[in-house]
Amino acid sequence: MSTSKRRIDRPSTPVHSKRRKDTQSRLDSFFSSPSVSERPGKVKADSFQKSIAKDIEIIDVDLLDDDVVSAPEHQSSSSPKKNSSALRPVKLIQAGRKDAFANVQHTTPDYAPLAVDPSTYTTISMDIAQDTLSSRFRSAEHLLRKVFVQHPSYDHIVGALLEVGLDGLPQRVPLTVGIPVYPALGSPIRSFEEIYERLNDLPFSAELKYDGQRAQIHVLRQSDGPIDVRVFSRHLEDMTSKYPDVTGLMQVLLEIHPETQSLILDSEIVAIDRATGSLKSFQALSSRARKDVRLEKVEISVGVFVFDLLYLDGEILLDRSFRTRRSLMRNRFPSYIPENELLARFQHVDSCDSEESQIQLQNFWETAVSRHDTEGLMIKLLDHEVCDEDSKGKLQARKKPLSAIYDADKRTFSWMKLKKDYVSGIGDSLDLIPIGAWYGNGRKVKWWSPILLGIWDPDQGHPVAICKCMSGFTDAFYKTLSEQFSLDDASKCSRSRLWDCEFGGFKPDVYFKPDMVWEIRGADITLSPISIAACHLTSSSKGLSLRFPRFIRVRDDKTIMQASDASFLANLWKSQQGKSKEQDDELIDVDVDSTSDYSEMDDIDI
DNA sequence: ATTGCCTGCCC
DNA sequence: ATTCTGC
DNA sequence: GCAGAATGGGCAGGCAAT
Repeated sequence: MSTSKRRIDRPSTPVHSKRRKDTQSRLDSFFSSPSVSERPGKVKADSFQKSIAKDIEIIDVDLLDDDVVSAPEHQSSSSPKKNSSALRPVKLIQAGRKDAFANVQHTTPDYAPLAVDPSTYTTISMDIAQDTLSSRFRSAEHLLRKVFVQHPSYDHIVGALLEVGLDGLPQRVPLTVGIPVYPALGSPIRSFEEIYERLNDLPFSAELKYDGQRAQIHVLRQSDGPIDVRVFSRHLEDMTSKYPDVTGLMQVLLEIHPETQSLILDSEIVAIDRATGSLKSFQALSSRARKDVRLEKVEISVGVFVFDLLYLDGEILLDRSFRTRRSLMRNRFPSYIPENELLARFQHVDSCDSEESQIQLQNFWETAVSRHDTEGLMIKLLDHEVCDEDSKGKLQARKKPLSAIYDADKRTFSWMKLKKDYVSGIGDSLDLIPIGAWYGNGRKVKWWSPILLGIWDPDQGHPVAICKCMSGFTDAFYKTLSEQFSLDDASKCSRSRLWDCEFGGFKPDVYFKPDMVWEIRGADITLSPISIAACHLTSSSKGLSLRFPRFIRVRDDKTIMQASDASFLANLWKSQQGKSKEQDDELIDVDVDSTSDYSEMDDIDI
C-alpha cells in the first residue's frame, strides 16, 4: 500500500460520502474562481459548524487511513497498541475533538506533499507543553473558522495552507463574490424588556421580519459586460436556477447603476401578489418550482426585501457597523420595481429605529403584531459599542463590548428575533389532546416522542388528529409521561386503536386514551396534506395543522371536551388568510369563547 | 400516465 | 424551524 | 453561552410500482 498518495484528491471518503452533497464543486467553479484542485468535491458546506474536526477528517482522515490506519505494515498485525502515537490524531478526530483539527493544521506545513511521515503528528505534539499547545490549537481553530465562514472552500483553504500556512490565510482566502458567506443569525427573545437588558440603551433598529426565504445575492459585472448573479439559501445552497426573476432583477439593477461593479446583499425573498403588492404566505412561496425555472414560467411573483450589504465594489463590509452597511445600501440602491412585470421587485425591509421615538417604536411593533403576513421583528444593534476610557480599567467586570459587525454564522445578541409567537398572549395557542405517540430515538429512546395531538370534535364526540409535537418537553416530563401512558397499562395505552379517534394520515406506533389537555403553541395554522382536522370547514376540504408546534404546559383545568375544537381552529385559520394590510377586519370573528384562553394578553412594555 | 413513497431542503 | 441538555 | 440532538409542517422532485 502506497503511503505516498495524497488522498485529498480522491473523489470522496467512502465512510462519509453518502450524505455529502456536491456543494463544493459548484462553489469552486462559479465565476471561474481559482480552483486549487480539480477534485469533484464531496464536502458538505455546513459541517464545519458542527465540528471542525469532522470536516478536516475529510482531508486528513483520508490521508491517515491510507497512510496509517489501513497500513498494517506500519503497525503490528495483531493487536496494534490502540494509543500508539501515529494513531493519536485519528483518535482525536474520531472522538470529535476539536483540537484534533488544530493538531492536523499545525502539522500541515510539515507534510511533504508526496511523502507523509505519520510520526510527524506526535513529534510535534510532544515537543510543546500541553497548555501552550492547546492555546495554539484554540487560536488556530478560531482563525480557520473565521476564514471558513467567509469563504467555505476547502480546496482554497487547504491550498493556501500548504502554500502560506496559517498566518497568511485570511489575506489569501478572503470573502469573495461568488462564494457564499455563512449568514449571520438572530437570537430568539421574548420581550422588549429583554432587548433593553441586552442592548442597554444602545441605538438599534427594528425591522419587520418577513415570512419568506433567506437569500444571499451575489452580483458581479464581468469585464466583458455580462452580469453574473448567484442566489444562495441560508444553508448556502445555490438557488439561482429557482429565481430567474431575481437574477433578472439584479441585472437590470446593475444596468441602472453602471458605476457598480459588484455587491453581495442579504435579503428575504417573499411571495407577493403582483396586482396588489401584498405579501403572500410562506406556503405560497414554497410551492414554486425549484430547478431550472424559466422566467416566463414563474407563477408566484416575489419581492426581494434587502436588509444588509456585505460587499460593494471590491470592499468587504463585514466589519463595518450595521448602520454604515445599511446606509451604504439604502443610498446606493433605492427600492425599485422593474418595468418588466416578470421580474422580482427590489425593496428595503420596513424598519423603525429606536432613535425615532418610543411611540413610533411601539406603533411599529403593534402594527407588526396586527398584520398576519409578518413573523415579528428583527432587532439589530446599529453601532459598535465603544468603551470609554474612564470605565476601562476600573469599573465593573464588563462584558465584552457589543459589536455591530456582520457576524458570519453566529447567533449573537446584536441581532435578535422577536417573533409574535414567542410572546405570551400573542400568536396561536391551542389546547390539544394527546392521542398517540411514536417510539423515541437516540437520547429519547426510553420515551414517547413525538406525541400525536388532536382537537375535539363536538359533533362526532371524539378527537381528531392535528399534528405531532416533540418540542417543549423536559426529560422529567417525558419520564412522567412514559409512566402515565405505559403499554403495561392497557387502559391508557395500546398498540391497537382502542379509543374513538380520527387519525387522518397519521399512523402512530401506539394509541393513548384521550384523557388530558395540553397547551400547545405554534406560529401558524397550515393547510395540511395529512391532517383532516376541521377539513369540512376549509375550502379545499384539506385538514388543518400547526407550524412549529411545541408544548407549553398541561391544562389540568380542562377536560378533553374543552379542548380546542374544529370551528375554533378554522376561525384561526381564516383570520390569518389573505391579510395583508387593513383588509381583514370583516373576517376577524374568532370567537374568544370557552374553548380558548386569551386571558393573559399581557402587553409587552416598551 | 398516475400514484405513492422517499429524500432533501425550506421554514 | 423549536426546544432542552450537557459541557 | 454554545453545540448537539431530536424532530415539527410542508413543498418539489425523483424513482419505482401500478
